[in-house]
Amino acid sequence: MDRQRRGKNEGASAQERPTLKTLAFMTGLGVTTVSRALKDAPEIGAETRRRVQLVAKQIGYRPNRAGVRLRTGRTNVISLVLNTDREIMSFVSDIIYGVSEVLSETPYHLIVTPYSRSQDPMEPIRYLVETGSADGVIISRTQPNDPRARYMLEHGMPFATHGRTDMGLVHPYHDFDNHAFAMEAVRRLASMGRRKLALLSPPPGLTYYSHTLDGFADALSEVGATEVPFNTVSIDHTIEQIRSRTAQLMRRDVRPDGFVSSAAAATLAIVAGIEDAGLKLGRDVDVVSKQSSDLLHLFRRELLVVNENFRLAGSELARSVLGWIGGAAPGSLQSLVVSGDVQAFSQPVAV
Amino acid sequence: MDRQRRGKNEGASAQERPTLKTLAFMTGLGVTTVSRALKDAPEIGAETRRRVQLVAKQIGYRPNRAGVRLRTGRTNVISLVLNTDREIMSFVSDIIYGVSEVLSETPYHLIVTPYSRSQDPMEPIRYLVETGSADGVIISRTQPNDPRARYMLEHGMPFATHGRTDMGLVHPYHDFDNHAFAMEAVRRLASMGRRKLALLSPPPGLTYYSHTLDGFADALSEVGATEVPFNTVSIDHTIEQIRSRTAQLMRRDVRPDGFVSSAAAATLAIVAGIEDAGLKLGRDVDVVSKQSSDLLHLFRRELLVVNENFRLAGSELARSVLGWIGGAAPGSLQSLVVSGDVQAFSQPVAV
DNA sequence: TTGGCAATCTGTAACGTTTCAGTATATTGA
DNA sequence: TCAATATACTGAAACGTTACAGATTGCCAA
Repeated sequence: MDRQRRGKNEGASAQERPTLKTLAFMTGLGVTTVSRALKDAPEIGAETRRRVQLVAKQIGYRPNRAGVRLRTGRTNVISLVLNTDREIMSFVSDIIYGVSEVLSETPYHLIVTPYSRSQDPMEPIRYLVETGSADGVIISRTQPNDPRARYMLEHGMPFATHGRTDMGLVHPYHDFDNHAFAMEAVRRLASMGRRKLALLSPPPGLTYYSHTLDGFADALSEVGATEVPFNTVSIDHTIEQIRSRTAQLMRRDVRPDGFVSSAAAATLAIVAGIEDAGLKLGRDVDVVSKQSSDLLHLFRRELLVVNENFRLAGSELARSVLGWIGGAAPGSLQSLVVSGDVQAFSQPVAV
Repeated sequence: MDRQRRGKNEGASAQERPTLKTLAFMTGLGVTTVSRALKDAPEIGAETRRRVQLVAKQIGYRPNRAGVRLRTGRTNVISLVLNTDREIMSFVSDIIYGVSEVLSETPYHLIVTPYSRSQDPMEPIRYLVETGSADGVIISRTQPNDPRARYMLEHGMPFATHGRTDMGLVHPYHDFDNHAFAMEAVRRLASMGRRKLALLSPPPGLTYYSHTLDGFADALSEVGATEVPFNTVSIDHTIEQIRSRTAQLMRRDVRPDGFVSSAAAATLAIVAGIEDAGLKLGRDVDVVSKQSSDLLHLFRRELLVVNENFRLAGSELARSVLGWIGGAAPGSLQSLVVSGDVQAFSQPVAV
C-alpha cells in the first residue's frame, strides 16, 4: 500500500529532474527571473532570456505539471467523455487519434473519462467541473437540450460538442451534416428507381436524430418517394435486434426497396436481415450507409456508402476547445462538415 | 492567451472547493490531524476519525490532485500508450473501456499517450518516465526483446504489456494464447478436409508473431497438412494489399484450401481476394479468423471465428499495473487467456 | 510527587510554480 | 544636481498536500 516517493537520489548516477531552482542556480539568476524568461516576459533582458532558454533546452527542463497546476489551477488536460457501451467502435478509436494529433503539439494531455449505461451522463461532467480535473472537455452524443452543455456553460468550463445543441446557447461544436447525408442518400436511391424507403435512424434524443429524419423527409418529398416506417429500432440497438426487425419488415407485403442507415455496423445487420428474408441486395433492395472506415464495400459490393471522418472530428473538436481555452469566441469555433462523396463500389479490384 | 485563475470567489453563491484547511476549520482540528484521519492513520482517535470522515463526506471533500502529486510524486495516472496508425480499431476502443472499468473504482485517471508511425516507440515511454507523468504504463505491440519494457524496468516504472516479452525479465503481462489459437484453427480446417493452409500472420517483430507461427507449424505437422507460404503480407498491411496478394495467391496452381487469419479486418480482405480470383468461400477454401467483436459471421456465414476479448485484456492489464504499483510481485501479475470457442455460424437466425 | 510512556493531536517545512511587491541600477528631464 | 522614471532583476508568499519533529494530556509505576 505504501509507496516510496521519488526522493532525491543523492549519489546515484541518475540526475535529479531539473526545476526552476536548478536553472536559477546554473544561470546565477533568481527563480522568478528564470520563470519569466522562459515565458518571454517583456521585463527580462533579451540576452538573459536567450541564455536561460538555452540552458533550459540543454538540460531538458520541463515544467513540473503538478507545480503549475497547483499554482495556477491550469491542468493542461483535455478530457474526452465517452459512453462505455453505446459509442461506435471506430468513433472511439478515430476521435482519440484525431484529438491526440492536435494535442501532441501542445502541453496538453488527453484523459478519457468514461461513463456507462447505468450512470447519469451528468456525473462525469460534474466530476470534471467540481474537481477542476480538466481545462476543457469534449462530449459526444449531444442532445438538442443538453444538460451537460448547459452545466458547463454555467460553470465556465470550456468544452466542445460532437454534434449541435438547440438551446439558443452558443458553444463550440463539430458536426457532420446528417441532413445533407440523408438527402443525398435518398436521392441516390431514388435515382436507382427505389421508391419505398426505410430509415435506420440514430437514437432518438440525440440532435442528429432529427437532422437525419428531416433530411430524409425533405428528400422524400423532393423525389416523390414514400417512407416505410422502421422506427422501432435505431443504430443503438444490438446487431441481433436490428437483424431480426429488418427480416420481419422485409417479409411484409409492403416492404421497402431501399434503406438509409446511419451506421456501418447496423448496416451489416440490415443486410443480414434482408438476406434472412430471402431477398437480395442490389436486386430487391438497395442500401445507402454511413461508414467511418472503408470496409463496407468489402462486405457487399452493392452497398452504397457515405464517409464520415471521425478523425477529422477529433481534430476539430480539440482545436475548438483549445481555442476557447485560449480566449477565442465560442461562436467562432463551430464547424459543420459535408461528405460529398457518395460512392458505390461496383467493380472488383483488377489484379 | 491569459487565463483567469479559479480564484476565491468571495461573495459569489458558489462555494469554494473544500480543502483540508476547510475541514480543519470545521472540525476544529489541525490540517495534519484531518489529513491522517482521512487515511485511517492509527494515531488518530476513533471518534475523531469518524467525525472527520463524516464531515468530509458531507461537504464532498476531494483531495486536490495537484497537491498530492506535488507533495508525494504520485500522479494517480495510468497511461495507455498506443500506436496511432497500426493499432486495431476495436482494440483501441475495447481496451480503453476495459482499463476504464477497473480504474473507475480507484482514484486513477487514464491518459492516452499516442505515438505515430514516424516516431520512435521509445519516445512516449521516455517522456512518461522522465517527466514522471504516470504511476504506471500499459503498452501493446510487445516484442520479444522490447526496449520499452527493459527501459521501464531499469527506471522503476511499473507497467504491463499486452503480449509477452522474451528477454528473461519478469514483468506483468496479459496475453492471448495465439499458439493455441493457431493450432485450433488448423485442426478445425483439417477436420473439414483442408490440407494446404496459408497463414496471414501478425506483423513480424511482435512476440505473438512467432507464437502464431509456432502454433500453426505444430498443428500442421500434427494433422499432416502442408503450408502454402503467404508471408509477404501481415495483418499490418492495408486492406488493399492483403486483398490483391490473396487474389494473386489464389490464382496460382498450388493454392491454399484454407486460411488462418489473425485479424478480422484482414479477413475481410482475404475473402475479397478469394472472390476476386473467382473462388468461393466454403466450397473452394475455408477461413478461420480471430475477431474481437461478433461481426464476421454477418459478413460471410461460412467464416469460422475465434474470439479474442480485448475488453478483458484492458481490465487485466489495468489490474496488473495497479497491482504492481501496490507492491505485488510483478511475476504474480501475469495472465494468459485461451479462447476455446471456435465457432461457425452455419444457420441463419430463425425469425 | 515524579518520571516515563502511550495516546492524540499540532505546527512547520517542503514539493515546483507563479504572482505580488518590491529593490537596485542606470537613464532621463529640468 | 536632484528627483522622477524606466529597466532588469529578486525574495517571499501562496496553491493543497504529507512527513517530520514535536507538544500536550492523562495514566501508571516507583
